[in-house]
Amino acid sequence: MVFKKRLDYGFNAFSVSNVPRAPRSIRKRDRTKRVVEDSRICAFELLASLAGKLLEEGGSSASSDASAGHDHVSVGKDVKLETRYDDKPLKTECVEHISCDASVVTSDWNTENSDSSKEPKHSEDNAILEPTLTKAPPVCSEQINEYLKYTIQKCNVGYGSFPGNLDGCSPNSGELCDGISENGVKREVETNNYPTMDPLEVSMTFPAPINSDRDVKLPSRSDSVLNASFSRHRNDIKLGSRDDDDKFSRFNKLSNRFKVSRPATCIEDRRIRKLLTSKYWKAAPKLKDFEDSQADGGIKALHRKRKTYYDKCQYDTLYKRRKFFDRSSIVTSDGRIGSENVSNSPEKVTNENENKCPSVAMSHGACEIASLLTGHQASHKSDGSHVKLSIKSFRIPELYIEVPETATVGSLKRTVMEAVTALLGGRIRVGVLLQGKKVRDDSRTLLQTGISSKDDLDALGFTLEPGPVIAPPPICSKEPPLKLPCGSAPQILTSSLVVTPALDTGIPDATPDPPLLTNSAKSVDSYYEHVSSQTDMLTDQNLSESRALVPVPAMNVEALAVVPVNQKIRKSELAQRRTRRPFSVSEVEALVQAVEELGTGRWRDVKLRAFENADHRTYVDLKDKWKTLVHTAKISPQQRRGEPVPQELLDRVMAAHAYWSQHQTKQQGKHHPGTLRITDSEADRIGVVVAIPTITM
DNA sequence: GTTAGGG
DNA sequence: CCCTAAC
Repeated sequence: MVFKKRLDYGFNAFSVSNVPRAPRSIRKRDRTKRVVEDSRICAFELLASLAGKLLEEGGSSASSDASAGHDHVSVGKDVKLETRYDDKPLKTECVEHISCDASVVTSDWNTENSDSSKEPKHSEDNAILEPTLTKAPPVCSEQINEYLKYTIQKCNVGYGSFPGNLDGCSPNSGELCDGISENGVKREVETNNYPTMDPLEVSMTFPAPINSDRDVKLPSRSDSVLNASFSRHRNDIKLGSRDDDDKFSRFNKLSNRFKVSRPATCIEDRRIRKLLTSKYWKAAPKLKDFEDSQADGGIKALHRKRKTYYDKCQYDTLYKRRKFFDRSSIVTSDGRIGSENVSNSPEKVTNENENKCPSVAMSHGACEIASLLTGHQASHKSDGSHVKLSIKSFRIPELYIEVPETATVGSLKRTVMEAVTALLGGRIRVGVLLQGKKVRDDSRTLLQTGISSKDDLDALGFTLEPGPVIAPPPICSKEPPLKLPCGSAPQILTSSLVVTPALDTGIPDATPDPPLLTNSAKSVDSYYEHVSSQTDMLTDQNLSESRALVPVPAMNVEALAVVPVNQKIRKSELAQRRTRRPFSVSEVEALVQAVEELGTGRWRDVKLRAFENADHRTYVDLKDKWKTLVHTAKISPQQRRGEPVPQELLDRVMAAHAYWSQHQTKQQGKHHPGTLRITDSEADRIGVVVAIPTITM
């Protein structure tokens, strides 16, 4: 049972569009993969069975089958991953904890506590639902922890083949406790003392880690991240199996390597193809590829200076995200999730709480998040009639990650980071689930909504959803950056997205290894990039020209801050995309004139002749413009967009196109402008080899 | 570095 | 506009 829950909680909430997916073939191969897919459904059962086995076995984690029927995960590999990732302990943990916690918690509850009410939903949802928040489970016994661990492992295996770290899991148990009681929360906080934790992280961490006991090892951040993602994602993420280089490379290319396992297979495939296509992959198939890919994925920065790919990725990501969300929402309703933990003190909830969200100035969504955070604080401090919530985790969409065994830990970290980043990259908003149903009316008070300190907050869950496009505030460059000191965390956190923190923790850690990115400093950059990328996206969508102006949601910013490293690369690359500068009629005329004279195979000459002073018009641009002009001339005026091009020019375009199509560009000498005429060109076509001279008249 | 095309 | 393959 427990296990299942875990799965559910996994970050389903995020729909990371980016979840990279390994090629299907690969997936099949990897047991983890298999597990993931199949196991989702059965995950709970499997988990339960596994848990039972584990209990019986006592500790060997190794081969528990995550999915009874489906797959079994080979713990070994997964484990390996975990260990590898361990590099960074603390932060990752947070993430992991979160993810793990959530699931774990739930499971725990269910099983031990037998809270059918809360858990059931999860279990069904299992995999996916977004249990954004885990409730605080009442029990946090060591046993549970063990269970959790097992489950986690199993889950991981099954699902993503993640190796979930036991630790991470264990934390969960702690989380459960936390979630359950305020004390628990406190604990988390205390436990969270991890050195690095950012406020956000801390908040995230809450749930899990702490515990006791667990001491355990803090999984390296990266690990945690991975685990978290895995667990959350239902295991979409597949770590470890490294299959073919090619495949890897593909993944990388996928841009994101992340895939949302469910939803977007098709899309993902496409992406993957593209990614795969990229040179990079070809060049460095294996580990290198992987890394590169990550880099690429992040942005392809390395290879492509431009962000094109990056953008695409993001778009994809967004797209995917949306899908996830959609799903998740659905799921939610069904199963629900909830994971929020609520430790609620019995007080009444009122709008006030919402209002409290202090600082949230951002978007509405942001506010919600903040409130959540505040909830934590509140729980600690407690207020009279406030609903105290402790959010252990947010669900995020599944992240599907495949990494070759030969991949380096650093690459894995990067990959995870990218996935997370991708998720965060988009605008995120928090969704509130009550009894598995989305609470859409933001104006209602908590009491009105049925959320009161007296009530069972178990039914309350939070999800991260793709936010509507909000008018983003102008990018503030560096402000957001980031990371808050642990102590201050709460307040700061409030302002920042909850999710982010978790991500941050995970990400940064993950990234470090890779040479590509470095640290915090970069984080800022990455942040920027991120923003820019987003902006680009926005611009593209909106057709706005200037990127610089592109606003970025505060949330994003924060999130970005969190995600630093990979992003950086992206940004640089992304940022590069040139702003769109539609050709003016005069430019079109100059182009037409030049082409009439020079033909269509001498773009450099065209450039020199007609656009020598237009630095922003490259010969490639001119070639492309000609291409579009020809197309425009062929379509009906109704189908044309943008500034209308005089028909006269279009006629000339057609004439020149026809003419030059019949003649090799070579010969042309110079034509006097205007000399070329349709009739002439047509006449030429007929077969007569008309030399330029003829045209010239 | 250019061209030519696909995306 | 971007990205690539071919030259």
